Amino acid sequence: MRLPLKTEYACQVMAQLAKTYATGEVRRVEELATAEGLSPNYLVQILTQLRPVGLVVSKRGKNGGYLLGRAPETISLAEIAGAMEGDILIETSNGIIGMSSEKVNQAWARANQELQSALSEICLTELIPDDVEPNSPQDWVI
Amino acid sequence: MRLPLKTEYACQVMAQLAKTYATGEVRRVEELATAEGLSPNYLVQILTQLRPVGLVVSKRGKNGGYLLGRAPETISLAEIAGAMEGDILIETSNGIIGMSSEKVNQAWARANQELQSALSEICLTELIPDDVEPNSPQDWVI
DNA sequence: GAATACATTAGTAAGTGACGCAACTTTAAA
DNA sequence: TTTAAAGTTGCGTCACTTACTAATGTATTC
Repeated sequence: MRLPLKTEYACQVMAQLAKTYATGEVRRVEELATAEGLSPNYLVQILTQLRPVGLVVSKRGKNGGYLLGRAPETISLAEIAGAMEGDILIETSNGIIGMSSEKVNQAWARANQELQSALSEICLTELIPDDVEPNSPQDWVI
Repeated sequence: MRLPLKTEYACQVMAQLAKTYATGEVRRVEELATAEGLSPNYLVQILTQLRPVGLVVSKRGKNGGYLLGRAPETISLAEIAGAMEGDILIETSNGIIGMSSEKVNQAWARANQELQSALSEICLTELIPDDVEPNSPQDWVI
C-alpha cells in the first residue's frame, strides 16, 4: 500500500512553510519547489488542495506566494493527509460481495481509525527540517 | 490510499477457512471462491502467497484443497497483511530528495508501526462470518 | 499597464493492479 | 494402473491510476 507521493509532498511543503511561520514571510512556489526538490507546476496543484481547508494561505500577484494558515503546533499529520486523500486513509471496497466481506471491511475500518488517531498525534513541528549551516554541504541533495 | 484487493481477498479466504477450522475439512478453491464471490483463478494466486508463510496448508490431487495452517485465535490481521504486502504496509519513497523528506519519512514510518500494532490486535476469529440460516435469504449477495 | 506570481484545466506517458488462460504436476479413487 | 480431480506456475493483458507537463487564465503590485 503506497502512500501517494502527493501526500508526501504535501507534508514536505507544510514542513517547509512551518519553518518560516514565525517570520511571517511569504514563500514563492518556485522557492518551495527547489527547497524540496519537486516540480513547481506539480507543487502548485498540491498547494491548491491545501488552501480550501485553510492549511495554507496564498497571496497572488507580485510579491505573492504562500504562508502557513495556522500555527504549526496546531497542525497534525492527520489533517494534512486528510486534505489530500479525504477522511478515509485506508480505502476498502464498499460493496458486500462475499460472506465475510462485511466483517473484513469493518475490521479495516477500525484499523483506519487507529491510523487516524496515530497521525493526529504527530505534529507538524516534528517535521520541520534542522537548519543547515550556510556553508555546510547540503547532504539532503540526492 | 487503497488497500489492495488482494489483501482484502486474503482476509476473506482466511475467515472462510477459519470457519471450518475445527472440523478439519479440506476446502476446494472453487468452493471458497463462490462463497466469497471471487474469481477462482485469482484466488489461487492469493492462496499461493499465504502458503509459504504457513497461514494455509494445501493438499494436492483428488479431494485436495486448503486448510488453515494454525488455530484462528493465533492469527492476526497484521500477519495476513504482512504475507500479502510485506512488513511495510505504508510505503513511502525511500530516497532523500528534499530538505524535509527525511523527517517526513520518519514520521510515516512511525505511523506504519502504529498501524501494525493496531492490526496485530485484530484477531482472525473476529472475521469469521455469522452462520446463515440454511433457508434464509443470503443477504451478502450484492 | 506591464510585469510578476498564483490558478485552473487539459493532456499524457508510464506504471500497477486485477485479473484470464493454458500447460503442468500431484494424488485419490476406480 | 489408469483416470480424472484438484492444486501449481507463469505469462499475457487490459484498464485504471498516478505523477507529472504545458498552456492559458487571473489577480496584484509598482
